[in-house]
Amino acid sequence: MRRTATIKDVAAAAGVGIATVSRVFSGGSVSAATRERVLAAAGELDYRPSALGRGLKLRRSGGIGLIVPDVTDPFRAELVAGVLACARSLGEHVIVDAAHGDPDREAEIVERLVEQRVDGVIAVPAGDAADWRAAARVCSSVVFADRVLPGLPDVPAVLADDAGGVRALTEYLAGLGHRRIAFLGGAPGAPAGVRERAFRGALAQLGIPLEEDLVVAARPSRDAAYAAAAGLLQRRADVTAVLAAGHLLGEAAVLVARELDLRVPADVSIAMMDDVAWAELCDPPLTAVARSGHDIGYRACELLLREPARRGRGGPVLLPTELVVRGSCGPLRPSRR
Amino acid sequence: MRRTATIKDVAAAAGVGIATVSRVFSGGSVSAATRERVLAAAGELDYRPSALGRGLKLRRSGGIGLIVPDVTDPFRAELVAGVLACARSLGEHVIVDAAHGDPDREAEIVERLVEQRVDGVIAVPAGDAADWRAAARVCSSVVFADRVLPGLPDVPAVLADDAGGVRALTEYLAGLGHRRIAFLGGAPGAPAGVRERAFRGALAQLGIPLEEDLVVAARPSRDAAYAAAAGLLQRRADVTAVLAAGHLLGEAAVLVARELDLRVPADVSIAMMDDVAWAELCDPPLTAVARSGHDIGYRACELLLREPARRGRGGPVLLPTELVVRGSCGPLRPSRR
DNA sequence: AAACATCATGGAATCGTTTCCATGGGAGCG
DNA sequence: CGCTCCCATGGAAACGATTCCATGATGTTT
Repeated sequence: MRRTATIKDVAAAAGVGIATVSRVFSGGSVSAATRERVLAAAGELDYRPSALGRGLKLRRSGGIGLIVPDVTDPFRAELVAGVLACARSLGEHVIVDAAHGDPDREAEIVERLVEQRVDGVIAVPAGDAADWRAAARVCSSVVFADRVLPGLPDVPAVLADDAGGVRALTEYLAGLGHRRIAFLGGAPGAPAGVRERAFRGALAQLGIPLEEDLVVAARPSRDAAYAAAAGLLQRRADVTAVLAAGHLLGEAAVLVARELDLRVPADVSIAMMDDVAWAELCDPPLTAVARSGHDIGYRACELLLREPARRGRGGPVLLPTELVVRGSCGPLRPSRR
Repeated sequence: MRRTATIKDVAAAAGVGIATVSRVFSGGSVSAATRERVLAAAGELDYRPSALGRGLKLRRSGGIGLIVPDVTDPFRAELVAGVLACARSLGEHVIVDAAHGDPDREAEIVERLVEQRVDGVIAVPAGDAADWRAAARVCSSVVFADRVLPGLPDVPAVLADDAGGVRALTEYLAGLGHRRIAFLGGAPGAPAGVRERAFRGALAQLGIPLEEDLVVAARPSRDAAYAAAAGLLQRRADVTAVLAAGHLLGEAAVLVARELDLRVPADVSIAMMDDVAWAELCDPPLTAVARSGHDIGYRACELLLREPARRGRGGPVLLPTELVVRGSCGPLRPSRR
């Protein structure tokens, strides 16, 4: 088989100039008869315009980059799906890569995306603010999703209202009578700090004294989460409710409770951030705060491609969260463990 | 800020020809001193070679396309992760898109990837064999993953040994004494037929008569799965074990059993294909057949980029599955529902 | 010392598009 | 009938890289 046909081949086959063929495919004004002939020739030759040639000339590739920590995380997968949906509707393709929480790898991915001359980058940033500062300088445009970096206030971002979600959850647990509520949270220094701060704030507002050793941190891995949960529930048998700051932590709490033969919610109430699919399958089903990964991704992509002007104005876009009450939280019981 | 620097700018800044700069960046032979000067100039100008220019000249983009039905499906997400891991190690980027089971959308995505001049395509094909036949003709190279299309035997593919998994599961259930085993399967005509055939084959080999109305089909959606499971368990109260052909169907079986107040495994044993994360969180944890989405993706990518010669030789690559026994299946009890 | 092999280097063509500009023809208008 | 205006069309110059080929300068061998 011959090499793939080019615009020149089509022009020759249709007996027209290449400029005319180009016009046919990129929407210039061409007489109906000519257009017909060109399309026929193109069909005959199986011609597809080369995005490389076009991209070179136009100095943009018509694609965007998407960097997430991990595509297998259900919430991040939803976010990816949201970006894909929006990008597709705007005719752009998406180059996806996973940084696995490693700032170096993240920087390398950005480097690659810049070489690809993507029209923009959406990222759930992992690490280094300095790297991103450099990236933002060289890269056309960046939008953060689901997470921001402390040092970079002016990068546009789309976030869920995590603080609101944590607050709602805390108030809900307090409303059930719980006082010794544990917070199973993200890594100490990390941006997850938003949730922890919200928890502390909510308790303060409710007039519930905070016991420091009921706030435990874990790196975002199954093992670390399990260890943190196990440590907490063994150390403090008097805890009556656990608020997990993410679905990995919620999972850990459920498993540890089961391991320790604690009944949920009779012995301990469990609730978590992130309403992932298994929350409903759990026994009992888990109360959780839902935030739409799909919406975050979609909105971030819109912000990037559709509203370049509005980007970054007025701080990050905040998307609502919703408390989904299921069976894993119960009222405080007088007689306990 | 000026427009992004090109190779010409760097050449001028370093006082060398553009050919030399090109050699520095794509590994030609350059004297140490000159290389130094060029790199310095490049650093000064924040120069990144343009993949568009290079791609145009080299007639390949250095990227591959990946088409899956849905990135939010945990198994498919793993597959995506596998492809990303392999592609990264080979220095290629990955354009991901989701076809949502729609052959038209799939064809459109392929079209786009061809325009992007990707070096190859990995697909979990949804539909139309004819479309893929056309695609395979025009597209450099295609590898199917996790699924094949009946009409296209010579497209290279990487699959899990689903048949083996189903067989193992069937034998396991039969070994526990079950005779009225239901098969909750994929759409009637669809490629999921592999699993159903394996189920029928295993029963036959075990000498267990098959009752046709214990084999039910459902489209791959939560609602359809739930409806199918509910229909089955209500219609046939004498079923003692359910083999779900996928995690959505397993999920449905669990929910329906709970809804009908059936104890698992005392009243009914449940097992499924796909060892997704929640299988372990379920109460009781679900027995399942594990297959590694990551491996399938990784292997497919290797096949595509690394072993163009071996592609398609000797039929599809089959990856092993593993029966993970948990608590959701028990021995047949004499007195039942 | 002369001839030759080796090597770093630059020039120029090329990859497949888009788009500016010039050209020519037809239609509309005075 | 002649002028203008418009529209379809083709030529040619970018866009940013790679790479063949020629050239001049080294270093090596007899």
